[in-house]
Amino acid sequence: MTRRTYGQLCGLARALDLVGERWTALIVRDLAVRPRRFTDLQEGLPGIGTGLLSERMQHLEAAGVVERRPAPRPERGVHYTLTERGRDLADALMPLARWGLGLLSDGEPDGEEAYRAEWLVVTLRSLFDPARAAGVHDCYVFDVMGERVWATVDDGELSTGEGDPPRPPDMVLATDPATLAAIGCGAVDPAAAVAEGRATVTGDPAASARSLEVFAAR
Amino acid sequence: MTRRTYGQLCGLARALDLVGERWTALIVRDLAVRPRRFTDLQEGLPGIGTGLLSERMQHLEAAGVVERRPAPRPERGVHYTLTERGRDLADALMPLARWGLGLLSDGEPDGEEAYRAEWLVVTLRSLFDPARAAGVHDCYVFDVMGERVWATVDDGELSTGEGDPPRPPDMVLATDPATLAAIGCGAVDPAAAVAEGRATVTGDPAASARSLEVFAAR
DNA sequence: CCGCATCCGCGTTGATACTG
DNA sequence: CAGTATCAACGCGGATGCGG
Repeated sequence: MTRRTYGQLCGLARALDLVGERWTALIVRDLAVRPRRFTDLQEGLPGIGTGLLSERMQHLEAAGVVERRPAPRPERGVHYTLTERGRDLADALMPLARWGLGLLSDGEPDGEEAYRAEWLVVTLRSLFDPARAAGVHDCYVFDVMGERVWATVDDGELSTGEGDPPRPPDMVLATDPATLAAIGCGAVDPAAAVAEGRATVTGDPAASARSLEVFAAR
Repeated sequence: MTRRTYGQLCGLARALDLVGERWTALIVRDLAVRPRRFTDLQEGLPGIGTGLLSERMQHLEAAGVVERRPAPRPERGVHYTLTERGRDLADALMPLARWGLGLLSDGEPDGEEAYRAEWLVVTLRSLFDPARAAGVHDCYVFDVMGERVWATVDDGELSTGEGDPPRPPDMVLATDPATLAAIGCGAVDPAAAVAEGRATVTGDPAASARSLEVFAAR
């Protein structure tokens, strides 16, 4: 009955009271990419039970992190979206996401991990350094086995999305999930991946060099 | 037997595979303040069972986040310390700690929450903005019902600790936990708290003004 | 179908007792 | 002090069912 909390007057403990339970932070991650309906979330979170997802969404809504809205015109049902507080939370999770990239190269548990190109949106946001993007105006496209994600950088402002980029790309990087993860966490240099035939880079070489600066794995 | 993971090739999911379980992030928080022995951790985490704490420490050690060391000279036993990777993790948790401050004013669950002055060290780190600290050279002391925490700011560099400050303080703020939490999350202005008799501020008024800039609740 | 509530078996957790 | 052993209680995963 009584929801379990740490009961400590500390920002981190209080944050974890809300997002520390299983699945909750990943729900916020998925909603940070775009609004989704219940079944979209369920599909992106394999293993979560419907009852648990329902309960998590109620807590997040009660905490003012997500909002339920009727889905736009042609569709039916409900869309869950992040509130401003929810977007702040998603931003606060980015450093943790970036830290976790360093663990990805530690060795994949048992070969088969799920992959979705949309997670790349989160990765790009977590790697983006506005200070290094001053004066940069580029559009990058990442093609992961046919699924495409784009990022535009305009002077410290980052926009990301899935599918067709809003303007012609200055660089297109095509590769597989594992190689992209290795590049993202700094374990593999893109040039080396290209040399090994595990990736292809097209477009302006200067732009691809800038992309490494702007999304620095450090 | 098989440790439960999300099985997703995503930095956030991988990070949560390690620190997403109950207590783990709070263990890292406590070790970020100073090295501790097993029973220190247990005392600061009321409710955790010894078996669970033991298992968590083994996982953190296996992941290269903490190190076991024999305790220094006069003492016996073991000290747990953060490795460099562990300190990076602690840094990555600071934005989440800061976000959680905003929840503290939402209403305390049921009156009685635990409080420890050392958590203030974490709060100060999470609020610190190096960019706003350029040119600032101050020493602040926070007195929470007799327990004292200090912070020195020197041109973008923050040091924190418990007990006596390394140099004479430029400002001393004395108050109770609840009021300090309210100030930290920006819900209460320090001047207002002083006017209400819930806090006292001594020292250089200019320094106390700077402290609000440097530890901006934004 | 979509959103959700309910139920059940099992893994995880909390608390205590015990050991080197 | 630093854990291991044990067991009850709770949270989670999966299946089923029900109204819109």
